Amino acid sequence: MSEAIATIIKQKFPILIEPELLAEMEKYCTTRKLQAGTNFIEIGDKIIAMPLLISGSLKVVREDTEGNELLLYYLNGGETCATTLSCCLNNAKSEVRATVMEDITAILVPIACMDDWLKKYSSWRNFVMLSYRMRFEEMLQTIDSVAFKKMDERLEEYLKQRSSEINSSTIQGTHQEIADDLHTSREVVSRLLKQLEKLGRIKLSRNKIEILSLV
DNA sequence: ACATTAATTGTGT
DNA sequence: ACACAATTAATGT
Repeated sequence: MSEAIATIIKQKFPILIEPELLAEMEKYCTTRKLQAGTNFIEIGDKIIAMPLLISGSLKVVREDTEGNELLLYYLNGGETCATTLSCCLNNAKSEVRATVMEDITAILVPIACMDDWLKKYSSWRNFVMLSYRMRFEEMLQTIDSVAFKKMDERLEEYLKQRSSEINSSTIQGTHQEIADDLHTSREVVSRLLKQLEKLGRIKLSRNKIEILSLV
């Protein structure tokens, strides 16, 4: 039924190279599938494994005391969740919620393997560090954008980022969802999108935005 | 094919 | 931010 884990890893996480590592993954890791709309990780969950996302997408959010969601980032195939990684390394409970946006397949690395592999395999170390670094830099960008940019610029950045993440110029979803991600009102998003459409830079239709020429 | 309805999007205040 | 209009997609007949 299911393909060998090592084969999938080679395709989606080519950074992991030691044959011994792949053999151990084959032995200890499991695969997991979840369908859109379900929660992969809930706030407060005890982390027992670290997910390597093969396909599909996840939305990772934090929640404030009033229950408002704050978007941290989207996760796509070939990526892993840096926040969960950090939880794994100090045996903590999850700080975040991860909701499945598109049906996912993930490989689960048991938390018990983490320490061991960090010692034994340099490519695993590199992978972990790289995941951290990339996510950290992305978050710095987000902070910049929240602090210094107006909503129209933030929206453009958001669109660009989403499209490059999923490798497609078409973004699925409603204006309301975008507004939630950006913490603004749906009307503001609709109006700004309309402006961009008038400029010929995007094309709007229901539940769908096509990006034509964002710089 | 048509009518009905619900969800999404557009716009004026 | 709110209220309402217009449009679109989905569904039943």
